[in-house]
Amino acid sequence: MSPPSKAAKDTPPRETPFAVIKAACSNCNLRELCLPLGLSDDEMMRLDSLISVRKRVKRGDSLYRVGQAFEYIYAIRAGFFKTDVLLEDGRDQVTGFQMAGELLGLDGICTERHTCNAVALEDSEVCHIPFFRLESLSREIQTLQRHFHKIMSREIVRDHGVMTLLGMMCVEERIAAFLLNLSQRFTARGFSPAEFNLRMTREEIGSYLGLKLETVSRAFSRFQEEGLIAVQQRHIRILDIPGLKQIMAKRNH
Amino acid sequence: MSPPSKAAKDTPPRETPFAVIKAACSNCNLRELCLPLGLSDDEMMRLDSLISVRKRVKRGDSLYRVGQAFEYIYAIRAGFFKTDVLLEDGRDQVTGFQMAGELLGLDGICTERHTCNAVALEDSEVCHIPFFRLESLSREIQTLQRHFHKIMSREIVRDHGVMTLLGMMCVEERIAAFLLNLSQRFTARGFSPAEFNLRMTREEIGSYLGLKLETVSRAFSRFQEEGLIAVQQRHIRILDIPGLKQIMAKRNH
DNA sequence: GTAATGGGTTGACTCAGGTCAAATGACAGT
DNA sequence: ACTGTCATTTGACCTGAGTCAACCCATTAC
Repeated sequence: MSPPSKAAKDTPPRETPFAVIKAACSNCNLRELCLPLGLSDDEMMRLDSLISVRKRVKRGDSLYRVGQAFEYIYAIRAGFFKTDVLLEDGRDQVTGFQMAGELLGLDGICTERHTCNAVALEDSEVCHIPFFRLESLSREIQTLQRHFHKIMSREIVRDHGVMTLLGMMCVEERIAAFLLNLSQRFTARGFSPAEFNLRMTREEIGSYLGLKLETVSRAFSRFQEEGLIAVQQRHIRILDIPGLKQIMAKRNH
Repeated sequence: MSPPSKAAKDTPPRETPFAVIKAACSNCNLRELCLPLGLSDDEMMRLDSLISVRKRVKRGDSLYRVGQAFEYIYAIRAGFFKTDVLLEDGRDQVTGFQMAGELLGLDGICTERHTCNAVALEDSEVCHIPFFRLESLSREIQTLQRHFHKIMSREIVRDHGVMTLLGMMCVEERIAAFLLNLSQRFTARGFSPAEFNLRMTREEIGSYLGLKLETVSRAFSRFQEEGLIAVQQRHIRILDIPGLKQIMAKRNH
């Protein structure tokens, strides 16, 4: 189908290609970001044993859809996703962008059906973690339980951040916050804080930030004029991180 | 201090006053909404034994504040709260309104510090649940573990709903969604779906919905003119629930 | 009673971001 | 290279919600 390491073609490859080696938490270079954080070797092997399925998801394909029965939590091993919810009338809201080391599917726990769609924005690879077996295991491994709770809580806190952004920030602040957030997450994964490729369209960024695509485009252009960033299509170079931070700090009114 | 049952004065009192009877999950009329859902009598007693502290929080007082060390999850036994986050510049975003049977404090798990403020909007009473002991117990009681995970997941899903609201709904839709949500939650607690008192100011509603207080006020007035609701200060009567639902259904553009 | 205070309402005006439209650029398929 | 498609940019204009200001209404303090 698709060439194994195609997904990583436009991201600075600091690690060896993942597709050739046997996938397992214990030799996964994301283990410090992902679910197994803090586990002993033995515990990690027990977690490993849960993860029977690792699957590629091609760009544009859904990992899961609204209404689908909930069974797995998914750990992104490589790639990039968005989650969105659709209103009956066709409008849709992107609720998040997820990258390697992050979990998908937590929304499905409460009703045992997924409540949003998860779509790959580039060819990706995910570990399928059977949720009910994860619960069992986390009854036995305290560290795992604690970390899982932290991940869920972190998601809640992240969501509060998005509410803040949507509820009271102006265009410039939203875009600055968005870029800084991406920068920081890329950094945590060993990539450059200042230079990366956006995986999503202007429209998807707009949907996430509560803006129209034209507004996003204009904000990028303005930031470029002001020397804060250099944009060319999806390639972004952040030239002035403090400058972006300042946009959020100064109360404009 | 404050008279025991003052908090419930403007809510239809379908149950006996709570303050006189010994507070415990097993005789709490909220147990079907709250954490102990689905537990056996024995299990419920074990949960009970964790909850050493039940405290009143007076209207306007904080249950916890940003930065405070995280120790407890709080179950609201009676009353009404808001949670909000403040930006350095003084702006603040209300991230939620919580009522009896709901949990507060989940935001604190990830960093072991609270990341928002929880403020009582009326005299309230909360059960303090030591989180780390709750984790221990939920390693022993599968039902409890499962239900706790569902509650956290539900919070994530709720947050996605708010994002949708903030990201792509117009004023009328936001207000209609807000009223319908309150109505539905009051109903679940045995109160009238159509008539209730708002516990929060127009400004707090506005902050939650990403609107200015004047905009909220105008929307209420418009709904009243259209015969959808009757508002008098904080007293709301919903006259046309299907009408409100339709506002959200019809795509206005 | 009167005054003070803090919500809440309403009107007139403004402007940030949306809408509509046209042009350009990137890229895949042939 | 040629074509079609889809993403992006940019300009001109419009409008929904914000701003500012005045006033009203309840409640509490005196």
